[in-house]
Amino acid sequence: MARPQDPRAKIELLKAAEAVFVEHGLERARVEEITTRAGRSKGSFYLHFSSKEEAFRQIVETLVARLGSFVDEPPPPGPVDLEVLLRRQLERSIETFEFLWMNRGVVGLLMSGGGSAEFGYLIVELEQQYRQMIERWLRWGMAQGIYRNDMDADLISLALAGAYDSLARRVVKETKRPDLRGMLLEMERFVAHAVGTPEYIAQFDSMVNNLERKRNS
Amino acid sequence: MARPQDPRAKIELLKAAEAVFVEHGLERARVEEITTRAGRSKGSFYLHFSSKEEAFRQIVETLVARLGSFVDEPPPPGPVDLEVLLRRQLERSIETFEFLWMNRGVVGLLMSGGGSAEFGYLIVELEQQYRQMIERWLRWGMAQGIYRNDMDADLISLALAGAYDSLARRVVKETKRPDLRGMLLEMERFVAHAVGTPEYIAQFDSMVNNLERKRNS
DNA sequence: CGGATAAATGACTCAGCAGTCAAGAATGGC
DNA sequence: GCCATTCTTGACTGCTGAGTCATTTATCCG
Repeated sequence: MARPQDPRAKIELLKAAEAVFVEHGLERARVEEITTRAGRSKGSFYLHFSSKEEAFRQIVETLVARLGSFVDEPPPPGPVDLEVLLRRQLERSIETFEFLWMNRGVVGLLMSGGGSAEFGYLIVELEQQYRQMIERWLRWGMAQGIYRNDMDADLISLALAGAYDSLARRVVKETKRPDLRGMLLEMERFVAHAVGTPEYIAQFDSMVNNLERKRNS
Repeated sequence: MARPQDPRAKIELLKAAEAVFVEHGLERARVEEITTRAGRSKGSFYLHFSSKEEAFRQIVETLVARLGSFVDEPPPPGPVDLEVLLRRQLERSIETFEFLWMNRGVVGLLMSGGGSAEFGYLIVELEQQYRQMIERWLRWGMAQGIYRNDMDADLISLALAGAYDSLARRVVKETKRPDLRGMLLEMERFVAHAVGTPEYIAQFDSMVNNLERKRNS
């Protein structure tokens, strides 16, 4: 063997590719611009990816897979400490949005369809995953008696998923890191009122007070 | 003058263009496919549009303008008949979704970003318009004392707009016309619980009962 | 009917760009 | 130092498809 390949090559190409894809979208992105930005020749691109689309797929699939790992299932039915649960949910949603924020370039691209119809299914499936997770939480809360029982869980889960979706869209367009915790706490409040029984809503408010008291000490 | 131009030409081209754009998106759509479907020559396209993009713009701008006409402002502050208002809002939202349904091809295309970044701003602006309308309704309801006063109107309007947005996305993908009235009534219920005071929620439920009683007679 | 005028056609031009590959550069082993 | 080997390069090929325009076709009018 001779001339070992530059180990930074692929990483640098992926980084440059991400930037160019975010800037122009998949179709308009030119391979030559990617390689130029990575300080390499055009041919080097094809040493690591069989096509422009494959590079895109690698970037996007990695991201989507990691986003999928943020779904959080409801506990089995039965008595639970709601305050612990609320804190966990809030933290989990903050983590998720922090991740979205850190990857706002590609996420924004995907959310605005920059990845051509060929890859649109990835977001659609992801959104569906989140919607289904929300639906399971709803059914869980209805069974627990803390959520209203007269809801169409399918439709309401769609509405809630859409609410978070639009928040994600906004966050991802921001130039300065927004107050994610503040936003997401307000969203929890919104959800609690939208789907909770009057008793749960009262409990929710006191739990939030507790949470904030502990936090400020 | 001689040889008057075929008056159906432009209309047929637009119809064909719409179909091809919906099928492939703006970038992947081929002018020749459009003209073939319209049963005309490639050159005829350029007698009516200066470019592929212009045809797309005509289709999309018309649609977006008409969608913009569905925004409905809250009344001036003061006493109102909430039941009349509720009925009006429900009917207006049904009209809107009926329109989305009828134009589901292009709407779906736009919502999934098929119109390239160049035209994405049209949807973004439209969504913003709807969000702002919702925000004005929220502030109106808060001033009227029928909505909770502890809400971040900006954030909650974003959430509600997102909820309707995701419903629109679903409707537009459907193959059979869904029960729009049923869905939208459930959405009204969702909104009432999410943002209403306990008193308003109670009133809302009785108004809905009235509405449904009258409807079934 | 036949000349004038304007619409319609589709073969052609040309630019852009993905992907290739022969030539050249770098490295390891001896 | 020199050869074998593998990596790297970028000029080149080929294709796709937008937009053009000389030619053909249809209509009007005297």
